[in-house]
Amino acid sequence: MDTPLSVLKQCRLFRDLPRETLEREVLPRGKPRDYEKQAVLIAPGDRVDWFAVVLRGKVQISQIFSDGTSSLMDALGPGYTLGTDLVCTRSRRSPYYAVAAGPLRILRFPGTLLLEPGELSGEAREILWRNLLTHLSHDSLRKHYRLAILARRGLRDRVLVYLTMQAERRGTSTFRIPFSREELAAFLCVNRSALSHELSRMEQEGLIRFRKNEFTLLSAGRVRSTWSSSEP
Amino acid sequence: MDTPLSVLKQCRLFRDLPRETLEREVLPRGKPRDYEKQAVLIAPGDRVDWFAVVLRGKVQISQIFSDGTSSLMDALGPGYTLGTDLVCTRSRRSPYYAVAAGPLRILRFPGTLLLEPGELSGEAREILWRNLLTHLSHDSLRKHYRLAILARRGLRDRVLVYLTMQAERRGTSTFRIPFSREELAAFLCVNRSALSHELSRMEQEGLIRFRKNEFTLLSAGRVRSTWSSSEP
DNA sequence: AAAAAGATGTTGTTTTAACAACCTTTTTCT
DNA sequence: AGAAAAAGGTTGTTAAAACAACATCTTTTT
Repeated sequence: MDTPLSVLKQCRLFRDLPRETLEREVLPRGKPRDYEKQAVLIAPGDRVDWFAVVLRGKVQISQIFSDGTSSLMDALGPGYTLGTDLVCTRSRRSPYYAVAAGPLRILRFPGTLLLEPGELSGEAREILWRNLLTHLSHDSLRKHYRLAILARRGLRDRVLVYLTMQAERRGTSTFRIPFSREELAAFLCVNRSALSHELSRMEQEGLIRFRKNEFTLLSAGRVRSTWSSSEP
Repeated sequence: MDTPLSVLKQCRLFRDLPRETLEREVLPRGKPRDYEKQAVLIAPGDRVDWFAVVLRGKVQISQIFSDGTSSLMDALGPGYTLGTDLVCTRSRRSPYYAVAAGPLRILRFPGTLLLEPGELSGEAREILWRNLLTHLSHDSLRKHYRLAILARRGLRDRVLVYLTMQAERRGTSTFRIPFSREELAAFLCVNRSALSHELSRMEQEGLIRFRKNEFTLLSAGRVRSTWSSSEP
């Protein structure tokens, strides 16, 4: 079920495009590319004139600082798009790294497909245009959510905001998160062992339950309702 | 020099639109609105189907948490636009507050002006479309920068990243920041007095100089070059 | 100009989370 | 299956930042 076409149909960016357009005007312009674990797709300073859809594997967006520390900004699985933000800024250099988290396969398109309206037939263009808008603004909201997490001072608060967010997103209070402990720590910008410690304490206090990366939120009452989403 | 038209011409969203279009098709659709200090323009949960350009004053974007603490996300001065991200997500509820930081005047447009392509004549539509794309992606990058700040663990690091960023943006090592100490502390998500303390120490160590909100960066050598921008 | 309000800087104390070191469990590889 | 490696949890120590309380300087108001 993970043929390029089926992934594209799932993909927010190409949503509502008639299958015909997808097959005839979009797919042919995408070049599949494979990367090994740790391969660098985008480095800070790069000018990026392409975007891509993840077909298989995972891409990590991260920031690396002068002192060698780094921070995980995002993780993009199959169906997610990569580089659309950079293409749309036009000749702005990337502030981040994009690295393959493991064996990776993407479908890579020329940036002009988004920017040059002449490239697609009239109606498809309108649809793609709208999709791109919602896509970018959703991306912006995702960042807003992450900001809301990092804005919290306490470690426990960060964890709680994150888990609540996830629970709301999925619609269940039991869910698996897409991060290992180390990755979660990087995402929340906290120390890994401190995170483990805090999680244990929260379990003891009856706030949450967890095994590996499956979490259950037990604080039934106090769910905040500003979070909600429907990513692919 | 701050007539509505002159502000619109400065505004990234309407850049490159012929003055004629601006005067005949855009301006008439904008309704001026005035707000008093502390007035709430957008509250969390609101559905927003309009956007606006700030004509005079300042709008603060902030997040308020269940425990009463809040965090300043952004500050929008004259020429900045407000609500475009929310309009483009379409019927997604706002996750943030937008509050007048003082006496405020904005020009408010219906959201359809962005979303319904029929509303403008052909060429103007293309231009507006491109502007909107770059606008949204720049917004996304702005958030990315803020994330890069909050991802830093130490207080000094945050200050340094912020100041370096500003210096790069303006192109000088001496510049005024748009925040009071308290606002800056809120923006960096740190304690105000701790911030003051750190700033003093940094001045003693010869890293920076400052008076009120005019800062000079003295660490000549090590400027990172991933930051750059050109907001209005 | 005096008074009040507001913003900024200073100091000492307390809380918090980073860090290091180590142990246990799970996964991967041959 | 057994060894090796990776991931996750635990503990105590240390460093950093929050916090509170106060002092000083600025701006606004009357």
